[in-house]
Amino acid sequence: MLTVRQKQVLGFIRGRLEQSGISPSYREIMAALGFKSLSTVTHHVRSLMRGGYLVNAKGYHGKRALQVVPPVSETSAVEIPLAGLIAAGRPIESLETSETIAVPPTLAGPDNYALKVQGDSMIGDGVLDGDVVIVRRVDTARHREMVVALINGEATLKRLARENGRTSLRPANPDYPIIDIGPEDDFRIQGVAIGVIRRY
Amino acid sequence: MLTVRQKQVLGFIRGRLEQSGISPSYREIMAALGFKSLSTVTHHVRSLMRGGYLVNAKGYHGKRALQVVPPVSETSAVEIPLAGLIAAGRPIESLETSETIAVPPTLAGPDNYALKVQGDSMIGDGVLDGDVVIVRRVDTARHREMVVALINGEATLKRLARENGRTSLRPANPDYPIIDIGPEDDFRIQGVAIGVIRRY
DNA sequence: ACTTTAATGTACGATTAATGTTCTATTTGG
DNA sequence: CCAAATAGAACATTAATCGTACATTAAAGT
Repeated sequence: MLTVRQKQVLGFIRGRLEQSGISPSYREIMAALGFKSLSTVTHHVRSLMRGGYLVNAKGYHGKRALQVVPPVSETSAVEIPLAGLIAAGRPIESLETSETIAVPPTLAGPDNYALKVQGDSMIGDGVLDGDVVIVRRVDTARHREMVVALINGEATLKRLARENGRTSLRPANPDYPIIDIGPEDDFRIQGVAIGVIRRY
Repeated sequence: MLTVRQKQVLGFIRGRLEQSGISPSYREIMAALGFKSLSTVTHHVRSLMRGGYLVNAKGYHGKRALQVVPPVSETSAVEIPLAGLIAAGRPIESLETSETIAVPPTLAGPDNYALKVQGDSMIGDGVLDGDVVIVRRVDTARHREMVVALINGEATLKRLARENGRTSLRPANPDYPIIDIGPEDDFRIQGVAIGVIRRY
């Protein structure tokens, strides 16, 4: 990817931009990094531009107009991965790896991901077929929270119930059965639902 | 994109406005930044005006009337107004005027706004009390679309039904009545629901 | 209401300074 | 050796500057 020198140049430019908001001139870069020729700077800046790390906001001959292109991962902090489909009775079907979905900042977070719901097992709680649930990746949950759980290899979206020392998963649809968790079951919580987004 | 000098000039003007409320004269700017000619100030101010950062509140030849234009919606266009609360049987309760809510880009649009739902008249369609519905402001809708409608001054969120030449509003909750629209009713569609966002 | 005066913004042209670009040649490190 | 890195000088373009004369507005007198 980047050579050592390129990293230094990019780092210096980024620092200046963050500190003063003003892009350094080529001659300033030259002095800061101890070069003795402008073409050295030109060479590195051009390489960085070709690699997509820098752009000149004013185009050709634009002065003090270098802008650092934010890494793709930071492009928008309101994007979270769309991990796949979830439906009662099947493991989560993962989609193309790098798919993401934009969400309001209130639903964004480093440990959050989204799942598209198939089926109507939670229709009583207002989660319809085709809805997208926003899930925070945690491994514990409290009574009555809506969770994404993996039980004996099958993933489901249900409400967690803890009563009388017993744990069960309850759908919000009388057509589906309540799942009681026993000690012999392989049971893991993969996250809790923190939101729903629906498009008509 | 601003040049270094432009930033300085704009900064000085902004500072003076915030501090004393009255715009500095060109000669004051000249003195403050160490220029020896008015044309230098003229040049920079004109550039800033062309760039949309400054305006002269009194138009041409207006004196001490420079105004800094607030940065153009840096809060990105994914914010839409949160117009208020909607509940069956009451006009929309408007909130503080300038409140907004962030939504995914797919739900954003120049004619879109958000309403917070009170009540459970649409619970059968997965719209729960406290949900936020995203509405596109239009004045017509098709059969079975979920609409925000104003009937005789009362706002409701219902499904629109057009059958046999009759129009009615149908809740998704058997506890609520179907509203038939007659020719004597003052009926207006204020928008169609295009999405729902829920936070747990 | 009118004139006068001071303060202020505008116009045009020319010049200087700052900065990015190009070219060729040379050096350096694995 | 080869690719990356560097150097040096000349060149091109944009940003910034200056000086002066003129036009307009706001305030002060009368």
